[in-house]
Amino acid sequence: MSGETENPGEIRPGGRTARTRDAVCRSTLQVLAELGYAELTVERVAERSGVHKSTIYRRWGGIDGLVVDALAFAVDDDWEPDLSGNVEANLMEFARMALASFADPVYGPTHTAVVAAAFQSDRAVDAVHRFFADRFGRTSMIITRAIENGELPQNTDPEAVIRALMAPIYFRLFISRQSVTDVDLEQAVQAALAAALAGVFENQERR
Amino acid sequence: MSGETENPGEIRPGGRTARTRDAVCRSTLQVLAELGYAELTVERVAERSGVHKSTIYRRWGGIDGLVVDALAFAVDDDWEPDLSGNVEANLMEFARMALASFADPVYGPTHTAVVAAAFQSDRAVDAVHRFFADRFGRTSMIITRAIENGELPQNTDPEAVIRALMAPIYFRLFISRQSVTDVDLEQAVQAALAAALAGVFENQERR
DNA sequence: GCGTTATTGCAACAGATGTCGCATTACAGT
DNA sequence: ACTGTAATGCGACATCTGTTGCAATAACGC
Repeated sequence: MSGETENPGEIRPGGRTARTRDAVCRSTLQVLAELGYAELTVERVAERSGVHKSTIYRRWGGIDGLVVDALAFAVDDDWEPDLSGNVEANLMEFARMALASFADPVYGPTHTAVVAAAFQSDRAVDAVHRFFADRFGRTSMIITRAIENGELPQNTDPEAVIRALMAPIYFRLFISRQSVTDVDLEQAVQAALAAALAGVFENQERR
Repeated sequence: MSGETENPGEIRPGGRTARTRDAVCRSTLQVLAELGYAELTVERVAERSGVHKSTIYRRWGGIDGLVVDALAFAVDDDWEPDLSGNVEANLMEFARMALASFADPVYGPTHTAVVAAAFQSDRAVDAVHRFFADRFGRTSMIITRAIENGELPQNTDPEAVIRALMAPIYFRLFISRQSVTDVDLEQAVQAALAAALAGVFENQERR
């Protein structure tokens, strides 16, 4: 990490500040993993992290801020999709990975928490919005590659395909609260591909 | 309403009890419509309804109970889908109606609240689960009819098509927090139909 | 090193949230 | 009407949530 010199001269990102953020974010993730979003309170994070309650309120504002920052703290910025197979295989691989990430004891509850927080906090809404823009943006490479290979129609909108793929999975996980099996993943992949092949996701219908 | 005689002799569903439930549910819906889920507190509902705080806690348990009961209170049990057109038209009509219902000043916030409450309450999870089972069950008539008319493959799973149609809409509304336009609805309908026509939603693959 | 000051700790506080025992009300059966 | 009792009202209470003023600490520039 470098580039501490571009600060306006008022903020101090130095050692202590970084340490408290580290402790608070770790504790937040820990509580989410152990007890879940419903049991996440500022006081509990304060106790575990050793950082005082008022400090947390001042810097993070509340639960929503904690969740948002914890996600940013935990997320892997260097992720890129696997492009080693055909579209179908690549999408299926991605879908499996996404589902597995929700089963991860740390990342799963954290992601769930941000989605939950978005129902009550505009900051969380922004965070969710940015998260999906980033993730789906990266993943759309799978579709871009497929178009180049002639596997999908010329001006298919890549992100539309990804959204179509992931929407049913998120829907089952967070809205209708049904379990997601491997069969569901295959069905989602097949459905997204069938729609894409039928030209549903072509952006400019220049027929 | 009739059938008060089948009570086990301990519960009193008579006048007062019904009135308090009525008052509490109405106030809950009113607060949700005016201020939204984030501002929904037991005390506020108590004030507006004139029902005492402790009564609400005893009978409804808390916010989640209020939201669940308010949904049951507000929901239209006699709804049935319009079957006057072809599949595409009927699905589009349904999708438009569903989206419009979220814009409804009372029903929209209420539905949102139940989905939100499901992140923290098992009772809300049950309610959401039942709600979708009911709604999607009814709507699947559109698909059943289409299969009879030969518009869709023989053993297409009706509910799978409905889920495929609605998932992207719910995803945009509640997860990725993007606006939903009429174009999005059309795309969702087209995508679901394309997948169904391709045989993605056939239950027993007896190829 | 040394002073300035952002950051944090501390503690007291107001308000919201949820629980409980007891008094009061009103439904249901006679 | 009269009675037993479920349902509600009432208020006191413990707990949780979030805020604020002030003191202690440690980062940054010199």
